[in-house]
Amino acid sequence: MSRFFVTTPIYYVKDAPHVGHAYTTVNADALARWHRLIGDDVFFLTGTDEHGQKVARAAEEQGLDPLAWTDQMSPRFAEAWAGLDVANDDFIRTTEPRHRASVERFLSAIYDNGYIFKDSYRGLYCVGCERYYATDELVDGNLCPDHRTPVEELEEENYFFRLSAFEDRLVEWYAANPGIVVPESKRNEALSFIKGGLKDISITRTSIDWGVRVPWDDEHVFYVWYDALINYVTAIGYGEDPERFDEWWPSVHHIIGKEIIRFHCVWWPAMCMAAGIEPPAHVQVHGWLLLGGDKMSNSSVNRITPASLTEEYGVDPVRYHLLRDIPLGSDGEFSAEGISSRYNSDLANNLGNLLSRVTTVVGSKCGGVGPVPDPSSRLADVAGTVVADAVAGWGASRPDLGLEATWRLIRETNAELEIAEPWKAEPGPGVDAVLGSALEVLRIVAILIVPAMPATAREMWRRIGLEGTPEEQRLPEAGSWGRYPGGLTVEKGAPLFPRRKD
RNA sequence: GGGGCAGUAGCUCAGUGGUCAGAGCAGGGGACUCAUAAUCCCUGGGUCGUGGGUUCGAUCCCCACCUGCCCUACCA
Repeated sequence: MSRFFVTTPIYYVKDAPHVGHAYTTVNADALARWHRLIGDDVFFLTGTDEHGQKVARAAEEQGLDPLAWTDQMSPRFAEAWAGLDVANDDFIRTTEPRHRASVERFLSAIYDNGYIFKDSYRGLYCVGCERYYATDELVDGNLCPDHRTPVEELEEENYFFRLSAFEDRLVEWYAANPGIVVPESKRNEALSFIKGGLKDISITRTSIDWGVRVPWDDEHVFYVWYDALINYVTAIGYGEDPERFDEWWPSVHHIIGKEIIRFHCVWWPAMCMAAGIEPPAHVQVHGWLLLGGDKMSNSSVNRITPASLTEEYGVDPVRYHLLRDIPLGSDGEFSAEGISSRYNSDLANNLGNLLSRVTTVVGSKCGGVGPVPDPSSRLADVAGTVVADAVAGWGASRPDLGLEATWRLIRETNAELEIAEPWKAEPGPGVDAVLGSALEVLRIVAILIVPAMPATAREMWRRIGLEGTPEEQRLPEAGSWGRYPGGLTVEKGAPLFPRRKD
């Protein structure tokens, strides 16, 4: 059995969960579900990033201490993911004792290995950005270009990470492992950044105290990014449970957005090397949701909440659109028109309608009892190809390709029914063969859509009379033709996806 | 200012150094009626962002430019 450890970035609690977060998380969830389906041992991690000055100040404004404030904010993410049927195995918060302990161990290891040193820096600091600016970067004399708020002059003695020492090692690592960062264009971006020269970076602050205190110098607190990245190893028992850690590390699959490539593809591998562990094996970079269409052109990603989408379209249709229409690795269009059109064509007309017509005709021609599939059906060959293509697509972390393949089988089955016209024929072996094969397609499709639309998959499974759940099936064996047993009671239910009028 | 990504049929996207550049959706025509006015069949001639160059020949190779976006920017 192989292992599949998949992570999302941990989301900053100060933000409200939005469709961009949902995109990353749903992809991670779908990949986790796919790997469970092929029998892998899966660990799916997400969580919240809760330190830093922005959080401390927000808490202060509410008259709360930071932890009390984040205790209120963090669950919004957990609730958002539950609302999208996301089944993460763990939800880590950087304020948890396990994580603080892990950060201390991890950074102490780097310190002990000689890659952290002390130096001082004086400059103009923006609290919102938690970074310093050069004077010519400022707007109107002393305003942060991002926040349009005044910067503050600060002088700090900070600890620095000797990132520059890892330039060669990182280049070698990239050369030796062509597949670590996907897609290739993003890998090249990371690599060229490294080759452009790496500078040592400040990793602590003295001006704030909401964070993990530096174990060897309690005047200092670790910079929020440095603390956050370590969550990935905390959750699998770094320094706490070596056996468990070795089982899951380094073969992790980090799923990240393209804006944080530098942190995950440069800093993080170097930090791992410095701490004496292997760098992460896979970083899957995704693009952005481009908001198009009339209804969304006036919105920004961070104003579209997952709850508003699922309320309007349903959980599975939202998942389907995110997975089907925005290929992992490139930017893609997200719009009301897009999701609506996808809903009607793929879900209502193709999938939902296929289930309806098959269950209806089984009711009228077979007395509501599903017959066995025809081993020599043309659909058997189609299904074989489709399962293979779906396995390849999902295996390449491309849900869109896996789903596209699956829908070829649905379309072919609708076409096959037109040819056979079982609703016209007299009940008998001929009709049974056609309908049994159609039911067999529905069984296979139910399995193939588990990662994208788990609830829909379960409902289809139930309606065609199968015991258990589609999640329990194991590909590729369960995808082979002829496993629908026949003799099962088939239920004609309400439309799975009623057509939308918009 | 530097680095990178993208610009292909109405829409969303595939794609290859060379016979007619593809799919899905939308649109048009036909068939059918089991089904959610669903399905099935036929129908796509689009300067492949602009201008050059390499080549016998480029949408795909190179250069410049335009447009959109991401990262980065006289040490955080």
